[in-house]
Amino acid sequence: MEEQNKKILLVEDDPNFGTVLKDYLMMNDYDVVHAKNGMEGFEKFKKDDYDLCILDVMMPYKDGFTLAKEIREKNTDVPIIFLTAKAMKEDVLKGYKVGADDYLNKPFDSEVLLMKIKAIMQRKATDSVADSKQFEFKIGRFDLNSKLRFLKFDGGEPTKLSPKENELLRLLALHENDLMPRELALTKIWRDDNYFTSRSMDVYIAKLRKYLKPDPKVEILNIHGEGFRLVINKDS
Amino acid sequence: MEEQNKKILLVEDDPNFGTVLKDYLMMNDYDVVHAKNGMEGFEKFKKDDYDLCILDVMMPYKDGFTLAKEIREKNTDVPIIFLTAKAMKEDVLKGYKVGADDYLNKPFDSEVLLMKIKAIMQRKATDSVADSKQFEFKIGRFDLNSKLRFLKFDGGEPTKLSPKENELLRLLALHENDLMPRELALTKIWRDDNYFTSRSMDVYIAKLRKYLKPDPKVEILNIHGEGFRLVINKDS
DNA sequence: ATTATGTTTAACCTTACATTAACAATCGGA
DNA sequence: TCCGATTGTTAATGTAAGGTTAAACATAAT
Repeated sequence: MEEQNKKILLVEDDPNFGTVLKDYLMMNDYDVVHAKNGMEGFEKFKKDDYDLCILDVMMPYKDGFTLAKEIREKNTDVPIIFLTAKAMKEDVLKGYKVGADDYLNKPFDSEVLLMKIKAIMQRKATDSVADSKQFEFKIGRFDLNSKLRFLKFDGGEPTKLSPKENELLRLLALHENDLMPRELALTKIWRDDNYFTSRSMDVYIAKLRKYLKPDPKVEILNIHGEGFRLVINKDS
Repeated sequence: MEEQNKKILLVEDDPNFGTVLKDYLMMNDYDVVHAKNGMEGFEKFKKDDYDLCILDVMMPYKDGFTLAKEIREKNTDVPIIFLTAKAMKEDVLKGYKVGADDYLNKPFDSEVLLMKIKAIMQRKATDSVADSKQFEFKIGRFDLNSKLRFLKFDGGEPTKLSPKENELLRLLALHENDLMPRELALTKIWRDDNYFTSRSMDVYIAKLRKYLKPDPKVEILNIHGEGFRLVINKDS
């Protein structure tokens, strides 16, 4: 279902070659953003998070090395691959000095590029879970572990939650005692907002209410036409 | 503290070239062990821990790829650089499939090699500390020795583990009680992530569960669509 | 070559999930 | 108060993921 594709920033000034390469990468399940020069490349880089940058070395206005240096200033970790027409030693060294992860001389075989990309992504696979998002919530007498997707009542046996149940409860918990707009859940979790996803969400609300029944102080209230509210009653 | 030099295993059958390269690397503060063929290379590899392997592809008796595969069975993490005379695409692809970190065509510039080595070492240095050198684990009533690939129950007779069984259990143990993402195991151990490797992994999970059956407190739980979790129940 | 060992592929079955449908209950404005 | 829109709830369905076993395949050891 929602296996997120890896995002690649491709900076290449030759429009023909750039387009072909972009299409080829997209055919291989990468999300590709194509910038036509160094300036544009840096703008695009600042606007989004990428898993990999592929930079042409020789470009007008701003060459690949300069761009790489700017990218490195903002992010020390993104892998960078350089593309270059000439196989000049100085260039290669300069590239590595800037923190390149790999180097390819044009013309190169596209399959080789694919393999290099794969190899680099694999290396990076390790430190993927750096996100220090919030994964644990206390909801009345419940404990929600949103990373392991389970809900515990009074520290007893954990109940497993499905991905959607988990995400929805997490969103509600993030807005505890406050309005969690329908639209928010639909766009964040269902990535679409229509009649059916909306009904689907209602089904999940029903499921969550069932899970939360053991603690009468915890309830999910509806705000007609607006959304839902996870309330935890403090009164005795 | 004393800064320990990085250790490199160089496997190269051409004695002249090999010696020159070795000296050059040593001049640049690496400890180099030079093996003259694949057989010898593997022997030396088993006897010591290396930070990097540089393998010639074409060698008598045992070529670089075969050697790399054997090395990978013992250690999934050491970076490997291949040296090859011909720039054949098939070779390059084969190399990456075995888990190469980089590739160099002879004749190459020694400075370029140095840069590549530096870049690779740097990458490894920044890699997550989670999978640092840790080879012995206590898993409930089991002892896993991941270096020697065996599993002991209650200190009894050790059961031998195959390389894949071993790596998988080790990864699970490293993430004890926590999520071990599917993707992580697939990229780290199988070096590829597709339907079949994924099914293969499931088969290994089944095997591990069988091994771990003797201790009912130890289980491998699945988190649908995410991965697995090795839990060790502490309750009495 | 034959055997032992390790790994992948195939097959079949079970479970987990998400969506959709159907119908009841409720809300809120005309 | 009535009616359409929204929400509550349960069940049915279809699909994807995972569990398990055995056969096929590959490779190393003998």
